[in-house]
Amino acid sequence: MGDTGVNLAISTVIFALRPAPDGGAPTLWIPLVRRIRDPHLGLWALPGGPLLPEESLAEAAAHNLKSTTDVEPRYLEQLYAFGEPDRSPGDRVVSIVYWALVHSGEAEQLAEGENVRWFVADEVPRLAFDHNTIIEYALWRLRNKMEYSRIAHALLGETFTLTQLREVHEAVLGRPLDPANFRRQIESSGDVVATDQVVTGGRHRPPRLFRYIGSVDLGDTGPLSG
Amino acid sequence: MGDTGVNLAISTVIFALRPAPDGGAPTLWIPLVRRIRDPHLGLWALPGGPLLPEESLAEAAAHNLKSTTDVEPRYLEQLYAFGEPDRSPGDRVVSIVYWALVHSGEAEQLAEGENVRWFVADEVPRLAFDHNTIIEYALWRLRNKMEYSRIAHALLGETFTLTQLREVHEAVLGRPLDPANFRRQIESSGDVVATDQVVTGGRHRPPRLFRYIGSVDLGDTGPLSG
DNA sequence: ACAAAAGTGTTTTTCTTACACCCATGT
DNA sequence: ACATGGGTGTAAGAAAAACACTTTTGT
Repeated sequence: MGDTGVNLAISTVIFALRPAPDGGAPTLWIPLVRRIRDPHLGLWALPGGPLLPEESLAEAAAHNLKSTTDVEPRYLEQLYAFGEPDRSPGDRVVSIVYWALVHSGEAEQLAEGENVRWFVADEVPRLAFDHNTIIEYALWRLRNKMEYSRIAHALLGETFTLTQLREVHEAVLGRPLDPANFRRQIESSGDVVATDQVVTGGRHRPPRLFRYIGSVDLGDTGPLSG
Repeated sequence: MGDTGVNLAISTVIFALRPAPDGGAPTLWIPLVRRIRDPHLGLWALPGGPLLPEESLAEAAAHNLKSTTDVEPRYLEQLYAFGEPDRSPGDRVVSIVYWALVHSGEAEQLAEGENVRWFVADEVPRLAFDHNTIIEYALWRLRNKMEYSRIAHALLGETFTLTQLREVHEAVLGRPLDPANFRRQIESSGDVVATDQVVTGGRHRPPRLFRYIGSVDLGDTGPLSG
């Protein structure tokens, strides 16, 4: 038992918001790690690792995310199980892939080096295995989910202005949104509540800070614990 | 290599449309198989099996679906990977679960017996493992997907009347739909085209037959082959 | 005073829903 | 003729989009 000739691995696509390369508007970034063994030695790849016997799939994703890139996820959701027979040369690997959102703050903690580096989400180089496909799919899922759920929260701090929230949506969706209509949609959703604080310092009317209502859940638990 | 102490299995939730138990309107049914070994000997469970080294995940799902219940899927999509450490007593099993739609005709071919039986989708008994949770999630996904994709097709024959198509939607969603508005939505979607045939025999105006436009793809290939 | 972003109001358009009504067939 | 479901028309209501306008700050 236990040996079916198939290896099981867990990988994670991690998203964070950081300034664009030219210092401009916030953009989506992804950390990748360099392969230090064959196959695909030297190529960039998604962080990942094995599934330990005592941990759940989501725990495994959180662990290896922490150990390889040292960030804590604010949101974590299963993406897909990839298992084409030829996706890893000379070996049979089924990868259960998660995707995660981390805080802008966390994103800074990740020490870049020879073997870990941030990439703009839709400008990644050729990656090991089928990881380009996986990232494309994760991006599609993120953009989709952004339109009907409150995950944008996970990319921001505890409080935020509605302009910041809109910029997150714009960065993820890749298109500008009408500030007036966006404001109304968010306010009427009831997901968000105004604090009594404003942000001064900008050379214009100080924007109000908002916070999300309800529990700050770690992520989509999927079919479990409905 | 290959032995991580974790077993990998593939299971499938199969949906078909059949008359309600009282002979009434079409309803969703699911075939289940009886456990013939421990754990959970004697309980009903989802059909499933191991992943063979040469086959893809979807192929594995299609194979064991064919071998255990002898039906061919018209639609096949990955549902979720279930991997809680305690979901199988005394063993560590990760199940990659697919869901499938089969033709009403196919559904008849399945010979029921001591070890295979059809159940009304939302009236299944207590099942082995976490299979009740899995079926609930599959139902949720099916109902969701029905609202924005053309999967209803897979439960019908090549041609169909708009009333038949509406009845599929009603059976899956569990609520009545306005025939007039449903017709307009479908017709304006462009997914469907009228044939030059009508169905005679009913004691009323003969309804026109329609057919889906475009390729009758086997299913959602997921992230692959965008 | 002026620029710039925050925030409000109003109109237009588009999609959904409800429901009245006519059509074609078998009995 | 009439019952029955097929099929069309239309108007009310809700939601989304477009855009003009007012407010409050820093310089």
